[in-house]
Amino acid sequence: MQRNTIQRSLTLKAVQTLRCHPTAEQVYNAIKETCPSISKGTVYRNLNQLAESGHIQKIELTDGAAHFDHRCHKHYHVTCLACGRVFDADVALPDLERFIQNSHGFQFLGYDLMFKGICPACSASSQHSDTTENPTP
Amino acid sequence: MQRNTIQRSLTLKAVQTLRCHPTAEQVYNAIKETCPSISKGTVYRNLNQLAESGHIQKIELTDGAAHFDHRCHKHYHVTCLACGRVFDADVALPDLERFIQNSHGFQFLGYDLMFKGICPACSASSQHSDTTENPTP
DNA sequence: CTGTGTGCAAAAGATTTGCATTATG
DNA sequence: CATAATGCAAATCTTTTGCACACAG
Repeated sequence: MQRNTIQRSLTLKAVQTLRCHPTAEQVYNAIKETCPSISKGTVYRNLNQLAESGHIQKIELTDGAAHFDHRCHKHYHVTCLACGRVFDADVALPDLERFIQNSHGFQFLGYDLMFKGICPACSASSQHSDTTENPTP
Repeated sequence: MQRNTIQRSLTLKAVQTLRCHPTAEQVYNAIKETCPSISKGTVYRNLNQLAESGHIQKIELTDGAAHFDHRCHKHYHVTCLACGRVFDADVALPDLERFIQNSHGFQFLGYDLMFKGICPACSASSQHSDTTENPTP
């Protein structure tokens, strides 16, 4: 059975209050400020478990680290090719799953969609940015 | 200037003849059979360079290793959540880029789309498969 | 010849895991 | 008090990189 630990609720709260689609590393650093004894392994375990249970959403990009999102309703993301940050893409899209129903004997369960581009901040500076802030695109 | 080396053409040929969206590891193993002296670093360098020059396509939206595809026309993929293999998803989709033009000051350059599900082989066996074959879904 | 590409091994980065210990229910 | 979760460190997995040498143009 699943237990409520301080570490788990801190992990969830960190993803919810950091509004920037943080990586595990960023979540870890945020929690360390109030709970310096937390370990990175615990953060990873809790992030995965929270994603599994549907409390948060895991955004995987193979290229670099995974990001985590506290918004669980259906929406899409866009990543900046310059700074690597992930933003919400506020667009209405057709339901792609209906395009692939019943084809090839494959049991379809969903899809990942990630738009790519250059965020306003990077466009303005025309150079790579390593900041961890989250300006609105 | 770019040079034609045996290793580079072997890398391209391996992606083209392995019809299974191989990972770098699989490409490396395939080449080693005819060219045992090739190194993994060279395979990675060549795969990235071939993807950069548009000869092959790098597929990154999976957890785990990147896959490479010799088909360069616009099409989509589906990955099996059980065995991790990547297949072509033969579907016609609306052009998603038109949904996101000019929003938020973000300069959109494209998108990655990956369907997820369970392939016929894994559905049949109801268990994890580690094979590197590529049965038609 | 010039400098790009290779092979090797080490390094880097993200994530997982084994294990003894802690603390939740 | 049973056992899920933690902290720590080591291990794993994928990919990149530094460097001396080889070879394509």
